[in-house]
Amino acid sequence: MKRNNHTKYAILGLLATGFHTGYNIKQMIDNSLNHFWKISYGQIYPTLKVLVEEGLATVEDKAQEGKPDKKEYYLTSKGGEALRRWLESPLDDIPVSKNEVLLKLFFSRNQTNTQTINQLESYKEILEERYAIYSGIEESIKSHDSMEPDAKFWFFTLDYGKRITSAEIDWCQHTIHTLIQEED
Amino acid sequence: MKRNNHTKYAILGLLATGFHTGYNIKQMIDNSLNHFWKISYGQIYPTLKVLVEEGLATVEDKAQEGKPDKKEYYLTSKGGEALRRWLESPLDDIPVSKNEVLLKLFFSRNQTNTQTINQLESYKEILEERYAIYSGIEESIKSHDSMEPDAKFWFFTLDYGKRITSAEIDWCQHTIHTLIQEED
DNA sequence: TGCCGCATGTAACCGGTTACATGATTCG
DNA sequence: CGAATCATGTAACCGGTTACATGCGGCA
Repeated sequence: MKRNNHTKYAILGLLATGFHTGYNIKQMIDNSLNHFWKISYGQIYPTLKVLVEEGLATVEDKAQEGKPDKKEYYLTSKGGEALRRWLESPLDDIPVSKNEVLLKLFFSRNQTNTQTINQLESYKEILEERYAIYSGIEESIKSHDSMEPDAKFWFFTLDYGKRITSAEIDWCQHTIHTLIQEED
Repeated sequence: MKRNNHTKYAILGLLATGFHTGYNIKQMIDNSLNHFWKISYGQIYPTLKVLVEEGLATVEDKAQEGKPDKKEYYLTSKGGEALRRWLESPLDDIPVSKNEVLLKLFFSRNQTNTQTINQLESYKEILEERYAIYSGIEESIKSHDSMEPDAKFWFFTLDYGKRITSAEIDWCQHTIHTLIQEED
């Protein structure tokens, strides 16, 4: 087991939460972990295979009527332990999140203020859309999954997304304002 | 040229800012772009080579006294144009920044509240250190590079770092508080 | 003598995405 | 009939890191 293999634990966690097929796991990540994690089939299926090989999960073939067959994966007790050990383990060094907007801004002496302002405006739009999406997910969990014992933690992560996005929007606004004032 | 090759433009931008060797570029990134970009020698040297091959930069061998020889790279006008074209170009889809803390929090039903609180406390410490570092860099630019025409933009990126980090700290505090209240 | 700073470079590896292949069923 | 949803899987590729190699000069 490598230090960095968070993706493996994301899958372990989703198995524990009650998602048992590769397809389901992918859906859940796209819908609910989308703001801080993503994953492709190219990793899910091979990882599930490895999980079984390592004894952290089991597979069952399930035939379905009206739908293609599927494979259901279930955590073993060893898998549950592995998940809990990872949860307890101290945080890795947090990787730098590369930010294209900041990179461009850093070099913006090489373009006009108007161009820089336009970039920031379009970034602000993206952020506002994102904020609306988080609010939407929040509402949908409130109305559909409020009984879900995990829901509490899902809200914490959404709150994070909303707070950070909102701080980014404020920064955009402030920076645009500063640049406009200079143009006079 | 690929769509995603921001790293190439980071180097182009630093050549324009006045850093002319691979070693210098690495230093600058480690000191000043560290909060939103990083890069290893394993990419810098090969990329500089490619830049020359594409006619975006030129090389000169420079012998030095008391120091090893070095290679100085300079932007060509074609390189300057490429940089400006990239600056103007619309933002790519912003990649999801994977967040180990949120991933663990998302699955925290599988551990005790106390353990979750501890994780958040240690994350908060990391964030507070980070905030102090940003403030430090800001002060050092104020006292050493305030005449630098790029400085204005450097401050914008640092302001971003401080605002987002501060929002993260607030979120930590709030989430910890919520979890503590539940324990009663 | 050994370490640090300066300076350049590469091969192996790794995590992850993309593009593709396959195929069933349902619905308009 | 075609599109969408369900469902599984892989090979090629790509951006990036890590570990290593090399070597000079100054300093403790």
